[in-house]
Amino acid sequence: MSCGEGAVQGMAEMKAMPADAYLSLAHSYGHTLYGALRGAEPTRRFPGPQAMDFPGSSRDKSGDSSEEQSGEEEEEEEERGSEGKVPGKKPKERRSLRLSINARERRRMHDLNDALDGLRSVIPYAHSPSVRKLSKIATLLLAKNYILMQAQALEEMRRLVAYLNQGPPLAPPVYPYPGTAGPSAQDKCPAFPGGNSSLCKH
DNA sequence: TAGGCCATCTGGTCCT
DNA sequence: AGGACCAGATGGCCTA
Repeated sequence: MSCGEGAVQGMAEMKAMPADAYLSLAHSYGHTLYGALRGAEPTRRFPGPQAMDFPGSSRDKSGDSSEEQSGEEEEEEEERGSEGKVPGKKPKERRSLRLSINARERRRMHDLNDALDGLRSVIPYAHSPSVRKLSKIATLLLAKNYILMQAQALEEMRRLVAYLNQGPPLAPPVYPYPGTAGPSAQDKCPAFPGGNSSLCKH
């Protein structure tokens, strides 16, 4: 699948990044982010529980609706001896077992997506109705680098406090973000306080 | 039209 | 046995 390749490549690139490269996503995942920040959030099909509970949902058109599978297919399935994991069960029992497994899995994935939404909500990027939400992989990579950036900022703050308390012996703090002269330079883009305005093209 | 992203289904594996 | 987790497969939608 080509779907994962980009992610893997992105991951590899992210690993090689310095800790202050939170915003270097603009390079590794730039096109994704740019696309995300430019385009409006499309109305993604999200059948919700009715995908399983109500066979008429949009998802069912793809033909993979478990509920709509005809009795014929069930019989064929039985003849083929598929789903051999539960050989002692009648086709209908197997079917209903499968459906409940599918529903659980669907619920699990929805929970995962809810968690990702929660993560998105605390990552500083453009939260506006006209901005498409971050992809899953971009969310994770951005979150990781945001954490690293915050840790670095915290460390720098500690150094600053120590410097102010103890005087000259310590070297003056260095701002961790290349190209920024300090807090005053960080207001270029409110969505990305790191100062890299390349992600602020919205 | 190709590629990216996604939701869903499915079978396998591990754990309780 | 049943549930959770995972990865592969599939097909739909959207954008460049």
